[in-house]
Amino acid sequence: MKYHHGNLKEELILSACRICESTGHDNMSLRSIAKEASVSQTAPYRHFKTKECLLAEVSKRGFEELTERLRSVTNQANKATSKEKFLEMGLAYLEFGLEKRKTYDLMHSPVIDKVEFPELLDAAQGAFEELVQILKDLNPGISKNSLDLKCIKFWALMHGLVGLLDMKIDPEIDSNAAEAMSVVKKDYRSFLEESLEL
Amino acid sequence: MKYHHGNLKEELILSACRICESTGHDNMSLRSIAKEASVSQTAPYRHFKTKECLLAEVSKRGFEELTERLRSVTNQANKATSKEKFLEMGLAYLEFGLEKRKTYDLMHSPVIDKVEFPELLDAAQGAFEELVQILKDLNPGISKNSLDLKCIKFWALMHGLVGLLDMKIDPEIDSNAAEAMSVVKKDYRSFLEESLEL
DNA sequence: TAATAATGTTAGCAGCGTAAACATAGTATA
DNA sequence: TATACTATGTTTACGCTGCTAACATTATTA
Repeated sequence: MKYHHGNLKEELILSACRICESTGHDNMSLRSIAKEASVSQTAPYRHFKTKECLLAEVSKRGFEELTERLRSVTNQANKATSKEKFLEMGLAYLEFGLEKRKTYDLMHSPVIDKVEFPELLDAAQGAFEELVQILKDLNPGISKNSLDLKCIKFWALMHGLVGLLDMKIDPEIDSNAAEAMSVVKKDYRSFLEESLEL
Repeated sequence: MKYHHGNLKEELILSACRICESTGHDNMSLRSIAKEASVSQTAPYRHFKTKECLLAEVSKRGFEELTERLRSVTNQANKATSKEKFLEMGLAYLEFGLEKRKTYDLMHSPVIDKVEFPELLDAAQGAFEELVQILKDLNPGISKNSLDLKCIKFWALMHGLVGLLDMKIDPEIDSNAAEAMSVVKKDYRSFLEESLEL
């Protein structure tokens, strides 16, 4: 075991990503991350000024993965119509949000002030840009203003849905809500189709 | 100063509500709450089993205030149409989310597992029920299923919007998004009208 | 080769949530 | 009314946390 790790920064980020997704960022300590990377408690401070900086990096990776997923929809074979791609994009967003729920929470948590991390903001906007492109294709000649509004509507709806779909509702307590959720979950394809006015 | 406070539980909740809204629940310590109530650090444990229990109470108060705001829309003079009330409800939701942003964050934070706090779940559903009523009036004879889906769509859109509207976007960095947001902010009445298909 | 910079460790601080032991006040019962 | 009991407060202390300072080791560069 050598004194200098060689690639500690990257390994710390990966450890943090793993721990974040398994325990949630609330229960994640810098010390536990260091331990997972088999390194002393304060070693991370050679690579990250504060814990928040490391969390920002984890958040950034999250947005990058989301962007990648959306981009792979964009780059589907041409047989798919723009409309179809738009719908698939909604599904991809939901899948990411539900599969990587704890990371998704971090990405939208107020503990990280995005203004302080321009690179994080860039990553978040990267995902947004994928959406803008599809919507542009779907609505040729649309005004920039209308386009922006359509994007916001989509984004807001998706973000809200992730939160609602993940709510663990006890059917004993609220059969109404539980029923509605299971309908959406089972067939969110048609739900999206209607809600996004496709 | 007497040894027994008399009304400490309520005062702790109110202190917690204040501190939460001013500093955010992440930076809120049980000790600071106790201090604000001029009481020893561990006094809260006579009234709340854990810190989470106190936070759950703060969250519950938040949902109760939201419900109240929505209900006051429901109870507006009859001259207002259901459609108008529905729109006003959307505005009321947004206003609450933006005015009490930090409390709103706590209400939707995963740090409190709602399943463990039935009363909190009740409070959250109370707000939901206000919405269901308005939508029922708006769409007489609608099937329960369709009604549920409409509710979810509204809720998701509103929740997503609060998050987006509160994002502090630097116009220097992303003029597109900043512009779109300012349009929505300035005139979210018409934005809602369109997005909710009124 | 020697100085310097980069990257690791150890020790220690203050703040946190929480449990245990103790103190005081209010309430119920004899 | 005296006494036991319960409710509600304080003090003390433990282990965990983020973080700083001082020191050790390795890599780089003049």
